[in-house]
Amino acid sequence: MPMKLYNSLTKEVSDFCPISPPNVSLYVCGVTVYDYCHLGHARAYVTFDLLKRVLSHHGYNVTHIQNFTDIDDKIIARAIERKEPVTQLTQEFIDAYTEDMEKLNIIPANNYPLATDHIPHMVKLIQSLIEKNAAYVVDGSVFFRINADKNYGQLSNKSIGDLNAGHRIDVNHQKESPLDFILWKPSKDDEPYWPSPWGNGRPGWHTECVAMVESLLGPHIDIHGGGADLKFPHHENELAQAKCAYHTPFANVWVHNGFVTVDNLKMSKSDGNFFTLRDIYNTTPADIVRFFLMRTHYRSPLQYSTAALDDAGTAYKKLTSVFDIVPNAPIPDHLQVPFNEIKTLFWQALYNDLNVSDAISKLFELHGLIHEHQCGTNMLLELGQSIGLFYKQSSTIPAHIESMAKDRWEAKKVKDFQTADQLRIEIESAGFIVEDKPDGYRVRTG
RNA sequence: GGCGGCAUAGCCAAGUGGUAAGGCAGGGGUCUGCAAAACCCUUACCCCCAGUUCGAAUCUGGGUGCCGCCUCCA
Repeated sequence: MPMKLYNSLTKEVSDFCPISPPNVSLYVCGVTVYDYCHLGHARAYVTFDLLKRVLSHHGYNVTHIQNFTDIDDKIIARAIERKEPVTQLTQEFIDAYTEDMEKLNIIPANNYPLATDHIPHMVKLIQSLIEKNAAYVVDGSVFFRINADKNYGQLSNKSIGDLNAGHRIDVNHQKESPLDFILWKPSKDDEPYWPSPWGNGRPGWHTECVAMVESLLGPHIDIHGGGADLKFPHHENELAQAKCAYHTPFANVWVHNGFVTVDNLKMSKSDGNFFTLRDIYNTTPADIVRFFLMRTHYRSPLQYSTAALDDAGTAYKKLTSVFDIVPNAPIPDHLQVPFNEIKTLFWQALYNDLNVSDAISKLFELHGLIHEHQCGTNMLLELGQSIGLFYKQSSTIPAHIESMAKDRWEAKKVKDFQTADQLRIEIESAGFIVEDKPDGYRVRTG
């Protein structure tokens, strides 16, 4: 069964055919490192992690590159505000990103290139665009001439006329067209800069991904991804540059994930309605956060609220509780058919444009079968882990709590219920829950 | 103003032509010293109005409502 993916460029779901199977090149736009990641970032990277896992299961050999934008206006502003060097700031947030995403069980990319490590590539790209008459120089700035790409707007489905009719386009008299975008920006005093044929300056944002894709994966890749907010202008501008510079389609498939919303509005830094992963991790285990982010189809909006997160947590715990309750027995021959059918449907759902909601419903059906027949927990574990779930190490229970739980069990055994209840209350007031099982007990975090 | 998307039970959410997956909450049971957890059972005229079709949540047209992009943004 072929893998099907929605392609933002063609606006339809189609069979995924790699350029040179079984290899798949995947480039995902990373974060600008000047602050902590919020849930919206997490959703994007969980989505592409899922895509990568499903492609791998399908038999593809995925090479995944994801950049860090480590130079731009906001970074410079934040570094000045914090009175620290730009590189110190960016390293801090690269480390924070790595830590935050690791907790979500995201498989690291093959390479995380830094924009600042690829300035010569970008300069070369810009030179090439100038030579091809797709860019022009004005007083140390270089602009991309969008008219050089006669299909400009094809990705975001915008026509140049419509864009010109908008009210929100920045007026800059240096530009031939208000839609032209900056490739090289001259540096002001005190700003970091790199030398170039047009003077000291720094690259424009839309250029780095093109240069890094070309240098690390080649000028024509299988999949280019990112959040839906990157479609325009970022990805549109990348596409235009790549087409003009390399005369290739650049990326065969463009994959964009939907937003996380709060009170029905997009979560974003500028609106201030964001929740950082770090804050959420304080109240919710990371594996539940991952489950919450994966439950909804990647292209639909995902409404965040503490209630929604709790809902996901309850559902997830129901799924994982089976590992504590049902013995790990192999599936007998006469039950292979129903179990395998669920497994097949699970993968079919994922191959169908990552229909993870459908796939997870199969996990719950499997859960039901496991309880009914008291076997097959390994299949649930295998399927869940293949999409990055069920990875949490057993939660750490402090030794004194463990000891109290053990004492309670001893008290229970001699029917000293008063002591047992007293210990349970103490354990609960410490934020843990002790639960009896047919053959013993377990302690978990509250 | 331009372009695009979405509308399925109290809530979340699949399904894209053959009469509605799954989860949460609610109700009812089972188990249990207590408590918790868990398990089983149970809950839908698919926003409205036309149309196409033997048949539509699913296709077409028209409404209504919500959201997104057009500016940095995952």
